[in-house]
Amino acid sequence: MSSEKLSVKQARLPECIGKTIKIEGWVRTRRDSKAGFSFLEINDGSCLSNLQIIADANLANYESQIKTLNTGASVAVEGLMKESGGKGQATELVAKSVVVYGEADPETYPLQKKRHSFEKLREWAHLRSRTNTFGAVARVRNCICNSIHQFFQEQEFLYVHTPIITASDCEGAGAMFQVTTLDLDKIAEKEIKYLDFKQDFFQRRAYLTVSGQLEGETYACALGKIYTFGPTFRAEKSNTTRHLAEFWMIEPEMAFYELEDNMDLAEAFIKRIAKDAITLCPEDMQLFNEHVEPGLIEALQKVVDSQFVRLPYTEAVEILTGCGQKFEYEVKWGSDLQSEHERYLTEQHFKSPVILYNYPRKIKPFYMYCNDDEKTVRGMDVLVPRVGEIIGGSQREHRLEVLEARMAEQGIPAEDYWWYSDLRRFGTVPHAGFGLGLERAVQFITGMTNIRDVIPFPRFPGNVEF
RNA sequence: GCCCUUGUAGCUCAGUCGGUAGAGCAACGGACUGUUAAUCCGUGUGUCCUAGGUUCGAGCCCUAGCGGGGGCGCCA
Repeated sequence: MSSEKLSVKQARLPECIGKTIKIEGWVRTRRDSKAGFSFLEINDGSCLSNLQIIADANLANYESQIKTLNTGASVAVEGLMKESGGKGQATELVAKSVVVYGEADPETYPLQKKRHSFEKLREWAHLRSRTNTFGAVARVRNCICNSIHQFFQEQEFLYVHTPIITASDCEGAGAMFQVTTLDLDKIAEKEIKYLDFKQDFFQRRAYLTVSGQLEGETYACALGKIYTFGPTFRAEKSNTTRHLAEFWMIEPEMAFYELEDNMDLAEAFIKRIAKDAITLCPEDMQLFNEHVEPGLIEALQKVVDSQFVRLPYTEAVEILTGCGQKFEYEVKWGSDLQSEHERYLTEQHFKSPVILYNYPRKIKPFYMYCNDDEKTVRGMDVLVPRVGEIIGGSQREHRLEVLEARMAEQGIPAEDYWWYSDLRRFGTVPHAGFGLGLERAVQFITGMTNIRDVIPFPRFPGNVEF
């Protein structure tokens, strides 16, 4: 009598044969047979594949509605699941009723039954989730997020929510968006030259966070192992395939961890994400493997099975200066490596993920632990082929006097970080952590080349539509 | 911010030497078919990004602007 409501994913399984079911979704394509019925392919996002519907001409609304269903129309179909009479699918649904929720006029509906370029689909960000590739990206992104939580939860990390609005304005992570409730129109009208932030909401300047690390450290230095997972904002006018103004970042922070432990964790973490995507999203990953990045799955499997190369910065410089490769930028000890250098190391020299560590202290932020050589700090970057830097982290400086000296060295006002220094003042412990850009991880796993295509609604300079 | 590249039909693109715009796909109509990016036949489609300029004449050449894409820097 009453039919069981199933997803397309469930209905495609042979064990559904014989059941009376209901599915709801969107028409991907319709093929008419003059023998007196139509094939409808329905997708509901539960998986990449569609469910084939047999809609017989004797259905009440066959001529009036079903025969004019087009790509994008929404329907509910009830009927009997049968073994498919055709090739390409195990099951099909023989409709007893087809209810049309909404039509999609083919003259005005932008999506067609054909391939669209990613560039074009960015103009229709509200509809691109209805395409095969963006559906697959969404499912794999979800899988990655789930893996991240599982990975940390299994190891007794606490999920901590660090603030999105912050007052720290020089964490060394770049330009920030200012948060204010001041009436900018009124200020412009009055031509006020100097703003009194005492009048602002927080009675001082406030910003959107560029990192939850400093706050994360306070919880790690009480609860042991924690991680954050939230939105992050950078106001740099970056115009590349791997930068966003708003992105999601995962930042684990661990008390009693040193650099080596940090590297071990980062390596296991990347491997876990890759392994889960391959095993839990085989159909979606196959799409990327065939249509987006040939050889992707094999390459990821190699990453899972490999041991990451761990290379001190100084040795990296030696390799780069001695390799005979011509670079646009000169490599010399003491300056930051350019992305062309990083890519050479991970893509050509080692052909494997590489963890670079022990960077010159002059080019790294004040909070990184200073080595005894007085020249380097215990920072690390994980580089992967195609994407470049996917993780940046360090062992933190936990010696108060060294930290204060570093702040002074870099011209950072220690008084603004009084609470951060307190962690070193009271019961200080060695600790370490890193940040992983979620979207870069999604790029790495899916092979999608533009970061704007792995987040539902990308924010970048000049773009906040949708 | 810098550099390169691109803008022509709903989509992807062609357009020669500067001479007044075309193909495939989609859509629509028909035929055919347990089909599956179905197939076959037929039909329609334009602010050639915008504004100037050169020219008898500009999709094409020049200038400026706007939009898209890519590279670099900043980083995750």
